[in-house]
Amino acid sequence: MAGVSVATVSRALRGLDRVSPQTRQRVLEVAEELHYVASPTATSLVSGRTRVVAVVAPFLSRWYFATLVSAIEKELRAHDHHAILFDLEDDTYSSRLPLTQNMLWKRVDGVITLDVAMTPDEVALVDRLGLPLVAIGAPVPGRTCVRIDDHATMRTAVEHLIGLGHELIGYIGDVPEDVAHIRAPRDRLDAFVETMRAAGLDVVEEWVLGSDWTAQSAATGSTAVLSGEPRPTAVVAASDEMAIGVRETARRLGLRVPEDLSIIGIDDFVLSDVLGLSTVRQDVAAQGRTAASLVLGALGSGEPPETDDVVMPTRLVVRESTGPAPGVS
Amino acid sequence: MAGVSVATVSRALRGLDRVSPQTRQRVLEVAEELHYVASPTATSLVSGRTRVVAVVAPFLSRWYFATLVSAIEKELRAHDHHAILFDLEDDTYSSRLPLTQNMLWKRVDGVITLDVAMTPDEVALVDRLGLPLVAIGAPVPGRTCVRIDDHATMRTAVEHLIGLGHELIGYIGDVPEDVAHIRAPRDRLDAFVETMRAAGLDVVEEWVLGSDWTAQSAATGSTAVLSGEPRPTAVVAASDEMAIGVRETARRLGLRVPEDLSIIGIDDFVLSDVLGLSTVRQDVAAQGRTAASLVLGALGSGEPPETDDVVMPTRLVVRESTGPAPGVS
DNA sequence: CTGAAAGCGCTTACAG
DNA sequence: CTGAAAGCGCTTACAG
Repeated sequence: MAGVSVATVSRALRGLDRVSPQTRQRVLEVAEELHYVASPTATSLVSGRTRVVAVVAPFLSRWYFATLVSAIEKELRAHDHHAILFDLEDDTYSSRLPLTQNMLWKRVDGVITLDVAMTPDEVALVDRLGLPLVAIGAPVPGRTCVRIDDHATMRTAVEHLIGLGHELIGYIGDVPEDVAHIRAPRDRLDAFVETMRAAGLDVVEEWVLGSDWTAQSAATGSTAVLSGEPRPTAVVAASDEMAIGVRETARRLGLRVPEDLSIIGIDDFVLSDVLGLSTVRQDVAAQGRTAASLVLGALGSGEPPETDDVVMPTRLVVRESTGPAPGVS
Repeated sequence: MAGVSVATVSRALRGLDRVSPQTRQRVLEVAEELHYVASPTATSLVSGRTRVVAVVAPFLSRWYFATLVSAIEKELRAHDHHAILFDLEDDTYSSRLPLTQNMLWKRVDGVITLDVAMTPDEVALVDRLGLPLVAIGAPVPGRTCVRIDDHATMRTAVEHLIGLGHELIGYIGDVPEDVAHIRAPRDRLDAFVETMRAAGLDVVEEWVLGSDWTAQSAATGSTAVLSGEPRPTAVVAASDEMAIGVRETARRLGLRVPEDLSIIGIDDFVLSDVLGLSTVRQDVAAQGRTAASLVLGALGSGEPPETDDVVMPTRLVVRESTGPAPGVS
């Protein structure tokens, strides 16, 4: 319609040089009029690039993951890429769906994993396909990981309580061995234990509680300990959502927070601020953006992302749920 | 490698007939060995189908949207389709990014909108591209919408409070005119007003509060009303997240829930159960699945989805945040 | 039952 | 500066 060849149209539309201004102008006008947009599938077939990045997560509906996905999608789109989603949630909490070749092959240019512990087979698959991969949260062997320092973060939380005079401190967020695919909260539990010991405090085994990391399970799981005698004067939860569950149990049992029980979590969940929950804040969206730029960088340069982990800072946010231990002024 | 033509490979792998069992067997084995998977971009180019559905949302990180996305992704993947995400969130709450042709053209086979009020231009675009579209929440003119009956849902909530003897009832969840793109919560507010009037109760204008539908804004926004005199004995929130904000403000002001103040929301948000919040429950995941099957059905049949709305049921869930009005036994 | 050829809609050397 | 031709990796009639 513009009276030129398809090759010229291609060059004009993509802004390559070696096209006369008049021709370009004409092509642009006709394209506009016809609502012409080049077919991305045809473009992909010749370029070998899809401009799509796979975002792989064990859950999608939980706050942490949804926040990551949102941040990643925006960063990608700002650079003319798209996010395709893979929710690996399975019927049972202790297993997840595998990542397969036909999710990735010729479908995406790169992969971002959200706190998923990849199996060796999966890592081999991604390697074989030559896809750049950046992990968030749970590291993937040999790949760059954007994460927080779980150990230091937990230490900050525990030391805050110790600084307030607490000596009887419970913990919630232990996870059974078999759910290794979700996250390795070992670091957090280890840090709890170490920090307690370093301060000369006992870790009471019955006060270290398991949970599937939901508020619900934390509420149920903490009932026995909080209604027992003796009971902890403070609880540290490995996530804010669990902290909220514990806080609710405390309320039900008639324990005042923080007078009778101090509670601190990790994350700075959406509701933590309104609820006045003390926490150690991590910037989840920033982790998503960083991971997205790293894969974008790898796609641009052809080099895999630098292999060093990117460790993002966390910081203590003291709100109303923590206070001096009973008897300490 | 299997000693046959590419045409035969194509037929064998896709399970078409007119291939001898031996040949098929051989092709399958070699494919397995080579980790061969057909390139989806090449397949798309000839079929004109991408097996990808666009999921368009005004936010991604909020619970309602994340839950929908998760459900949609699973339903799509169960039928060998994929979800590509478009988060239309803009810098300001009262605007959003537009849907453009290059998000959709030859990139997706269908569209699911999550509570986005499409502009006429956007509807025209989707029409021009011939894409089946199913809306969730906010309807799109002329297209099937999966939703709840906002009016009846709100009526259920208000009548629950009235049944408990409440007469002084506040409302939170009004939205300024200019944020029309997010949701039309008009129905809910209208239903509130109508139900109150039908029961012969006054709607106190100062008790109808605006909010951006976050817990935070509800907590802040309800402070004045709850500390005023007279004050409502019950508040109905257009969403559970706002109800949680109100509940927190009540707690801070020393009002007991439900003795001094009853609170009910709508949704049955993840935390509502743990927090003991009365609500009118909607099944968000089911709406996502339904919308996904509708577009899948349209893609399979070539027919656009039936144009009647699918109205999903909601039901009252009474928990601890609502009780008899003060002075009523 | 199987293969050769055309074509899906682009981009990229290669000529001119 | 512009066009004709080849090719990306498949699928689909059409022969045989």
